[in-house]
Amino acid sequence: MSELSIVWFRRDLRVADNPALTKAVEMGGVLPIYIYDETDTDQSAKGSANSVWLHQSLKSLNASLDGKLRFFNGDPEEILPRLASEVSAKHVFWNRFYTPHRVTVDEGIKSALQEMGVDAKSFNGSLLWEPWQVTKADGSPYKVFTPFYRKGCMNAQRPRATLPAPEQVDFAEVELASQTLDALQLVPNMPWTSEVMKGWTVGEAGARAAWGNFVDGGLDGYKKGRDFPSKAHVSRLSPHLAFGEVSPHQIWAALEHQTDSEDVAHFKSELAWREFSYYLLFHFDEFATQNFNAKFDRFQWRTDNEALLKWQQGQTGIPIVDAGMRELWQTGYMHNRVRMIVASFLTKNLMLDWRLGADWFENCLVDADRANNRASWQWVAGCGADAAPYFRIFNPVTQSEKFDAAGDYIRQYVPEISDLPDKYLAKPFEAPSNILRQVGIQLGRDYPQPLVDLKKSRSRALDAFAALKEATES
DNA sequence: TGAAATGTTGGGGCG
DNA sequence: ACGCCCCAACATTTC
Repeated sequence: MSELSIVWFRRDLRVADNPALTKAVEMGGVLPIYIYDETDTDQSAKGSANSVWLHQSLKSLNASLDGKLRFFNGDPEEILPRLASEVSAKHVFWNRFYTPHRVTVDEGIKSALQEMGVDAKSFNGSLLWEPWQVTKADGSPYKVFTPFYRKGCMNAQRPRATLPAPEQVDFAEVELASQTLDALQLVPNMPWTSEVMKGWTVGEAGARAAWGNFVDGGLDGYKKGRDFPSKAHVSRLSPHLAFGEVSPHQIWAALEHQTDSEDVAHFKSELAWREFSYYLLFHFDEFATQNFNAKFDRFQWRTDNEALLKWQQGQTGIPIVDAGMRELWQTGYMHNRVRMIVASFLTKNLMLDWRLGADWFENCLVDADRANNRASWQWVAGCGADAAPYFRIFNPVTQSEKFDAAGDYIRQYVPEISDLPDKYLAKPFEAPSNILRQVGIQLGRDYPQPLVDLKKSRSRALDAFAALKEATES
């Protein structure tokens, strides 16, 4: 007689290369479930772009599971044991989620189930290397990316092989009260939610399509092309990866089938940065909310809600920054080069706390991923592991001239200044008045005056960070 | 996965 | 032919 297994889905919303699902299929009858816990912000912030994606991704997964996915709303710690007992499950399987809070809670759930005599097991569905398998010779965790990757990961056990989607799933027939997907209310009632999803195909098939696109058109030339926001040299896999519609193992395996090149190597190292982010969160409990470098605890971030709002709305008067922030709001995505520029602007030129930026990103990004987002913000702010030094301050104008020389990106998202000649597009505040008049643009009316003077705000930040350095060294 | 300031070099214009 | 200046181009250092 076949044994009933509950498969608890989280951020592994796929049927291929899903170790927990595969294991359950081997054991017999499968009851796939999803539990929405709105207090678990490690997974998704309520009402965010990210939760809109989650809704569609769950819909897609449910279709792959013949509509047999059951939905619940609440605390998994309470729901899982109750369910297991209600349906007399022999097994409960899930793929691990590596943020400290979840690791702790999930361990508790596992013990509780085992005490009930249920076989509870977790699997690795989302990291190429388990965080605890990669350590320095003395057993302590790496804090610098390059040795983490080159020595730690490369000398560790190779990433596991991928699993095919189960050919056939025998779904358990059980009487069980559950919710509908819509009842989870993942999609806030505002027009923005449908706008933001245009241009994306959510779900496992969408992930495959994005990968195919990238391999056909973007991977060749990735290393250099990835810096140019108007070029198609990025994969746009991030939301798919964030929700586990594709696993890093599947991508890694596909890359190994490509002819080795600097482009392939670089894309692999970007996947490794994702690993490093999860690794840091796993090993350093407070990484998501506290400065990794404790010296920064004494730093006096400015309080300026008006400036924060203008940054969020893409109304800073600095075109590349506004273009990025508007891309984020309109599409739920921002090109990586531009993420660094807007983050540098917020933390250095505006001197606002990196956590404010991280929060906004988590609200707006469809690909919001707790580990990647927090580690990257700390990196830019200078307080993170292997971080950019405090004096590394991006000049948004120089960055525009280097990476958006023709102005395509700025013109797409800041159309009100698109008539400006290339020379002044990235710095309308330096355009001579006759040129502004010619194109009919008045700063302060048609487009904002710059929120801060780039030169002055740069030196203000340098002074503040230098003072911090001095204060903590003595 | 910086930018700006400062230093160095070498070609060309010019007296 | 020579020294001088200018300045672009590149290299180094400093923040």
